[in-house]
Amino acid sequence: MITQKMKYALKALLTLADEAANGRPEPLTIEEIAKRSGTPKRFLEHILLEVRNAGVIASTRGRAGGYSLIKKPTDISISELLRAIDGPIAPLPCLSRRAYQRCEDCTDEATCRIRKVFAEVFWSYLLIIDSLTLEDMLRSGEAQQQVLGEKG
Amino acid sequence: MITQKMKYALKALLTLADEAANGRPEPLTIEEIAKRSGTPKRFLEHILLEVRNAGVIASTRGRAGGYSLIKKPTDISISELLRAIDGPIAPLPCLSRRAYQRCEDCTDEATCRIRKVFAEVFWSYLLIIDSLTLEDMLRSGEAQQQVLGEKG
DNA sequence: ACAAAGTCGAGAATCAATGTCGACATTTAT
DNA sequence: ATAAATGTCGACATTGATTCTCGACTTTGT
Repeated sequence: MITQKMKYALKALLTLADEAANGRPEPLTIEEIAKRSGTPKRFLEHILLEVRNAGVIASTRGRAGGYSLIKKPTDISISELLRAIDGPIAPLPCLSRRAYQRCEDCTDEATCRIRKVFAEVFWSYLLIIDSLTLEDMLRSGEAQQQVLGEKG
Repeated sequence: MITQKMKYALKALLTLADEAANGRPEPLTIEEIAKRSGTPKRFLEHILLEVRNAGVIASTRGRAGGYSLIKKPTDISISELLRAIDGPIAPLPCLSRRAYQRCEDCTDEATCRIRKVFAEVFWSYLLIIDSLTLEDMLRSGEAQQQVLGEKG
């Protein structure tokens, strides 16, 4: 299960992408994003900071400030966002490349059958999800997308 | 990430399968399984009950009692075990068949772009993991499997 | 009867998820 | 210069899940 936080992050990005698609270059305020995406404002603050740290959006401070996309939707990877918001994707800590962690009680990774079989599943899974971008989400709603339909 | 509980369940099943492969029909006691798989005994009690409720193993009570496999490894689905031990596999509650739950704040599932895109990922993922059985784990350790290598 | 086993509900300890809050920093308009 | 509108940040609260442990009970073979 992806977390609520991740859903909020995606909804925020969709809101920003929709705005950009309508040709508006001005940043959206946290409040506006919260309103349109149905996200608790004070929680969204923290989420947007994390998304910004992931390099996907930029913030402008002060009056007329807010957030805006700084990448094309085709260059915004869903799996990267998942890693940034929810943490490692791997089914086992010993299978994560960036967040590798030896299993506490493991004596030999090379012969661990649990690891071996989940490694294969994981590779196939990565092929699917690593190719997914925000653009795929934008296109998937064509002809009837509406942000309100994503309040959950 | 799969839970520690799931890892313990898999290690217990591997222990039982290895024993059966060696042609021993007697059930293994919780204590013996715990020892061989490196699982806390009192925790394992609860785990084995859940695995039993999933229909994969059977228990014998009283003296000389214990647990034994009641299915062939080829018929023991890893994804079913995951669902029994860790709960729904779906990335969103609204995508789970058996544990379907409407997202709290969702106004229209049909137009939700988050749902739509994760549904596609999920279907592909299911194809991979639904075909996986305990037998795949047994075979994956051929020529050098050892339970000790799976203490984590 | 006794001992060796599984069964079951309660609960402790820790950690993650989901927020809220107050104080502060930055920028722009007037 | 000041005020107002904004983002930033750390601390905290609440709730639920995870990972166990424990004690009491039940079942069965000898």
